[in-house]
Amino acid sequence: MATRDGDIFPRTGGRMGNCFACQERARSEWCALSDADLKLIDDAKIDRDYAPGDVLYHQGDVCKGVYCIKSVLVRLAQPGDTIGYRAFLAGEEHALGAEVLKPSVICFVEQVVARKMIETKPELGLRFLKSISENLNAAEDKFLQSTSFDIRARLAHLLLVLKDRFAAEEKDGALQLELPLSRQDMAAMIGVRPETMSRAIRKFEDDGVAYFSGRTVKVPDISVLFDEIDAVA
Amino acid sequence: MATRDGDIFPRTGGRMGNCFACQERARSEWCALSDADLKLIDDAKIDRDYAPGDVLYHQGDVCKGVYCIKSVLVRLAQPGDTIGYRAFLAGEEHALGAEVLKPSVICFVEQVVARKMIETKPELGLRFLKSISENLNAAEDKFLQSTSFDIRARLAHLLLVLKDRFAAEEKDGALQLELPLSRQDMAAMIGVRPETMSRAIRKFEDDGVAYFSGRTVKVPDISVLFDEIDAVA
DNA sequence: CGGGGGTTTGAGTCCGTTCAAAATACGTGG
DNA sequence: CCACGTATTTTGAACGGACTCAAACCCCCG
Repeated sequence: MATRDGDIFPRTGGRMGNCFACQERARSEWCALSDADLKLIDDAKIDRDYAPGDVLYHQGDVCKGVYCIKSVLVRLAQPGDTIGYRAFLAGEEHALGAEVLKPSVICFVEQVVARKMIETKPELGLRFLKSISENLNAAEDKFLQSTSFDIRARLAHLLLVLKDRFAAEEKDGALQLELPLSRQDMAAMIGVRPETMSRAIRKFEDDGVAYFSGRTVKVPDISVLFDEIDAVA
Repeated sequence: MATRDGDIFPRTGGRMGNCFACQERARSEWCALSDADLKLIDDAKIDRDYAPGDVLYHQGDVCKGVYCIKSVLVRLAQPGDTIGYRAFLAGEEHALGAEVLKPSVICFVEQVVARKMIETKPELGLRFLKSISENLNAAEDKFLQSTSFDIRARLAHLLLVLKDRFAAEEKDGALQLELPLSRQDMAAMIGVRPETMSRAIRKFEDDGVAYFSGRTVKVPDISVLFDEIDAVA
């Protein structure tokens, strides 16, 4: 159940297709490549359909290359993301496993090809540098939060983060989210036990902050979420 | 007191000197550069002496370039490290401030030069990619620890990490560290209050795990530190 | 209709925090 | 070199929040 993203490289392809037609390419680091270079990746990549629960790689696995995600998400990964690249770059084993949460098409780019490409295309490396920088900032933020924010604030923050990707609806202050996450996934994301998450949700509902029903969340007034965070900070 | 490393770029120079003579260059990402490229950095860099407590940049500062450290350490940074590069790469403000803990010589490499260099030298980008990957792994590990390890285990882990850099002495199982950190710095590193750190240290001494005197730490048997971690995990 | 995982709820415990005060270390100026 | 003032560290007592353990509930699927 260790559904964690590791590191990766993006891809393209329309319906088990090619990188040129890939809807997600614009969002991915690979958009830095020229048509000629993209062709190399396109030829070398291996794409496959995945179902929820499928495992991309396990913790401790030797890193064989990087993955690019299309039409779905792995943990916090979204279409266009490349995962598995940390172990790839550091030349280490995967520190964490990656598991599929929703039906997805995921492309695999093998070590040698990926390395060659990144070594010869500075722009590609820069893209990864940028996105990994952002990940690092997020990770440090997460640590700071875990020590200085209480559960309410962390949950409020989580909802605000998830909003950007999963806001099913949004008008004036109100908000509706359609999450791909189970309760225990959410619990793991802010570093608490499932029971604790359950209780926190209960309190939010009692206080009218947010209402959870299955995997949809309704937030009457988004500004209240900010208040929850400010109340602690 | 927000002594946190941000991001940077390395430098060289013997005594306010040049990058070619820099003792730390081999340890830094910049070792990837050719002599010609290094000359460019050497000409463009600005080096300065810093005293403990000096501030390199504050949280929220606009990122103007990157720093390379010589002969000292900033937070967890050590000679040869480059800090400030995260904000630099992401094109954002510094998320955290950086403050000097020990007398240091630190070189500043300005935005334009650093960017040009990293854009044209894939090898340099790869070095940064690698080190930032390691930082990211460490950051995620830190978060995991904060949620699943108790204080004893976290402190034991911290000592093991610090050992690599600050082991003043080491023979058979025994260990002696000379740390550049105050108690509250250590407390901040594992995400607890100073009082809690103080108590944890006390317990370690009562149990004969480690003895703290000022900033030197004696560990009679290093394997006991591993046991402390295993006991929880 | 019977699993089985996920979620909720409850009671009790423990760990780290908070608040407050004393003790120690440190730096500065005399 | 000592004295003073300040910052850091230590200690104590009490509180609180999250965890643990355990049981009940729910929902989805077969």
